[in-house]
Amino acid sequence: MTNDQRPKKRQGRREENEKLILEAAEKVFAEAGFGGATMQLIADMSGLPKANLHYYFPTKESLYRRVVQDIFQIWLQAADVFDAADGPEEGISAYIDAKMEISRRHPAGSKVWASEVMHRAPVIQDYLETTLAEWTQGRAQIIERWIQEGRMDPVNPNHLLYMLWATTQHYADFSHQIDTLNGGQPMSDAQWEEAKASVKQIILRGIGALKPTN
Amino acid sequence: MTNDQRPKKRQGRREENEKLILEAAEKVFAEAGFGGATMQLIADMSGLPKANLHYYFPTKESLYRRVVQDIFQIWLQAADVFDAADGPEEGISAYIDAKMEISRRHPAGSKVWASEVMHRAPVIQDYLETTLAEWTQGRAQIIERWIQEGRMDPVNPNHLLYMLWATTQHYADFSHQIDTLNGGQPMSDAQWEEAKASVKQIILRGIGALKPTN
DNA sequence: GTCTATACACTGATAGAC
DNA sequence: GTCTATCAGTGTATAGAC
Repeated sequence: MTNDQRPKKRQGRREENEKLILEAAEKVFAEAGFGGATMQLIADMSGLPKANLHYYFPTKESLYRRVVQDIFQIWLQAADVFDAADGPEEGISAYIDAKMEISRRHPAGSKVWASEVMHRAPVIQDYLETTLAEWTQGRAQIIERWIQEGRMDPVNPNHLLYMLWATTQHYADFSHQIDTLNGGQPMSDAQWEEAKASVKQIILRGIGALKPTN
Repeated sequence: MTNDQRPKKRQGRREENEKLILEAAEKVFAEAGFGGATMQLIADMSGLPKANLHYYFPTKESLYRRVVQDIFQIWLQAADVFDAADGPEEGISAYIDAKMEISRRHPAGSKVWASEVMHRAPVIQDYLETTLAEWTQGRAQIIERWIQEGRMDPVNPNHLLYMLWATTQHYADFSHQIDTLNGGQPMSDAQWEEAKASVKQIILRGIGALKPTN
């Protein structure tokens, strides 16, 4: 019962501080961009002295790299629902739901990713060329199989994937514009559901994958 | 025939230099973001001394503001084809073509716009609230009329517009990612045509505005 | 109108006490 | 491991010669 706090958190301190820093960094990088973000602002938002940031992450770029990598992992995991599906209606519908949910829950992360790609991917170019390229090719094959099985209309798989990415990520990357056009209010739960339904309806009908229930 | 060059260009010098600066600024702001862009780099790319930039544009922000405003004008003019159309198939098809052509010809401008909106529109918030809001409302009314006339399926007009913006601008904003997935090569003329066709096919069928020719 | 030289502020990163 | 004080470098902006 003395001031022995060594066994209290084991090594949890490092993880805890890193998490605080990463959460603050994601927001600051998203709102100001890499060049506009300052280590001082990230330090203030995370409640730690600026020097501590450099203790956990040697350079600003290393911190940024870690933020982008974490986002990419979340983004890739959303693809699981795609593979597990039985057909295009189920698979693409679930993929849209998953990506829309990410846009809703991680809008800052999506913006950092968009900014990184717009600036010609200076720190994750290798991921684009390897992991993303392989993922895209694999998913394109699934789509082509669905087409050959007559379960959806013939469309270029890559352009369909681009449309899925563009449409779902738009709700995160351009959330400020959407909110402004929504009377300055963030989208409500009902509006998010309507957005999901609209996207799914147009795309699934657009590729002929929707059963003629309606 | 002496060194009298006063009447040679009248006041064209100012316009010419401003154009040089604006073209360079658009590229630099697009590739580095506002915070990452430097007046020195813009000066080097435009071939003018840095001090001259401050002569034509007092501050970095005033130059940036001008770039964003110019982009917004180009972006708005693409809407003319929408209004002049007879119905959804013609109107939306022409709008997609126009916006895809802008993504192809002005990729830097589209990126600057995206970056500005992602950073919560610090310099063009008033445009979003006035001009863009009015434009969106007007176009939504046209879409609703088409729906009531039975010329397309009932869809939420706003979400349809978001999909049109997201899909077409994606080819500019994420061009680096698309090029990487295209084997590191920019899209060819034929690939651009295929992209346009894919987008039009999926969206027009998705809203039930495509005549059953195929 | 144009350009060189420079003032002034800020940022990333680190040294060194605790 | 933590934090204060500080350095070196860079950026915007301007003064003033031409």
